[in-house]
Amino acid sequence: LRQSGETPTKVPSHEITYCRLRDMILFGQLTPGQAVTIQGLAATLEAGLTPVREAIRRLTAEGALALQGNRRVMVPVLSRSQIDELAFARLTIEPKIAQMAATHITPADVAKLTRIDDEIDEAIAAGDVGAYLRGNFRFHFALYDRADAPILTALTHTLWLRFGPSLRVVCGRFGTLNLPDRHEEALAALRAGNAEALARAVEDDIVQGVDQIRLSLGTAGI
Amino acid sequence: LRQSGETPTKVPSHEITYCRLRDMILFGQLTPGQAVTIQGLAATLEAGLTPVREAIRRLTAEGALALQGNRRVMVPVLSRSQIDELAFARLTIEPKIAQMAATHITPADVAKLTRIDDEIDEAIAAGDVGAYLRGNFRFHFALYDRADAPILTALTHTLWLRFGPSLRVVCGRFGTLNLPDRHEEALAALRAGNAEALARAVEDDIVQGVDQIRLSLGTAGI
DNA sequence: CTCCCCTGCTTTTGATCATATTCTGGTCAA
DNA sequence: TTGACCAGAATATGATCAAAAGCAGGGGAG
Repeated sequence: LRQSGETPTKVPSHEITYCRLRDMILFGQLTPGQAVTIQGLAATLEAGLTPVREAIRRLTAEGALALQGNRRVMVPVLSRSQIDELAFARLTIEPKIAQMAATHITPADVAKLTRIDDEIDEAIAAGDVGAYLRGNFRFHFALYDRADAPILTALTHTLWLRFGPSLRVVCGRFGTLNLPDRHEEALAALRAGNAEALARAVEDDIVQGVDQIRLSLGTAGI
Repeated sequence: LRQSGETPTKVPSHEITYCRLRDMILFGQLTPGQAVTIQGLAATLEAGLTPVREAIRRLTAEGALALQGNRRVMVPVLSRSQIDELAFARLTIEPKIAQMAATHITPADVAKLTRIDDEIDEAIAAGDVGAYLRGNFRFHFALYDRADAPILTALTHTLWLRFGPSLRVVCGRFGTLNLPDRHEEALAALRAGNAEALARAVEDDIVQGVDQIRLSLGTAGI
């Protein structure tokens, strides 16, 4: 039932719930191995059980959550070999998308990306891990969206969803101060219209992120 | 409510519904562009509305279904560029998985794959398109499962889900008789323990499948 | 006079919720 | 230690509300 004062919601509740839960996984406080309950999320996100259930099914299909046999749901823990899988997939797909995007990019896009990069720098300076992760995400997908490659972009989305919680843990552990800003070379390549250089810049960015996780990971999963 | 005579189902209804709907998309009669309704599926699959809804959310997240803005659901229609995206993703990921699987494969696995390949040959001879697609799916994923690469395998799963309906249309249009059996060289590479040759065989198989769709597709989507 | 578009109603379908039922896991006592 | 019991959580259903699509009838233009 909708209260009379509420906004006439156009976007369905399960969609809102999905976005909020996804952001919790990507940038928020959900850590690998953490269990979530439908009723707990319904209380936290102020949604009904059905929308929460649907959001969980979507995120499970995307690999952001995992069912543990008995009908519990948790944020997956990445093993060493799974990190390698993710690294391989990201390194083969994302440079390709960036290359495709390079041909369609406009000066307005470059300006927008530059603005996002400035916000990232601010977040790093302020030591705000959440803002850094959010900006990093926006930077990459603002770029990828210009490739007009919905399928590859959706694939990349699921890769980030799998990667997010572990990256969050690593950044939260080591802080943002020693994070190099790898987006400058990408912006330079964009301004020069050099698709090859852009692909290499994205590749470097991924390698750096993956290495950071690999280093901070012992032999056990994160 | 469960009738007393029914089997004490251990696997939840939404899982069963998901599998059945997925098979309908991969091998069944759901064609690209076809609309599906929750209530219609609930009637067809003899399930409640909630399990059907959850299955739809999962398959939507996997790209096997798509929301058309107004809250209807349909099987997506692939554009030319989307087919290219799928081809790129499959060609970069699947040979890699096959290569990884090659190192773990056992003689028992080879025997199993040989048996599946025999069934595929029977399906081709009988002109049974559904059985051919089902066997082809089983062959590839029985192989990929040996790679112990759950993430890459899940990614490939979504790629097949996106590809399935179009492939089904093409095979249904042209029949199975002129389908070459590209699995023999894969089996030979497996018996020889040659990972490189296996990757090439898988690559050839994908190229052949994609080309078939590209040919049978004019300039419009399927 | 015929055809088309627009408007209103009817019907179908999706979204959400309350509730009943089943299952899991832990606890307590023998 | 082992068994039954219990609290909590997930599953599944049907009901209810809202929105979109389909349909029909009337008015206007040619």
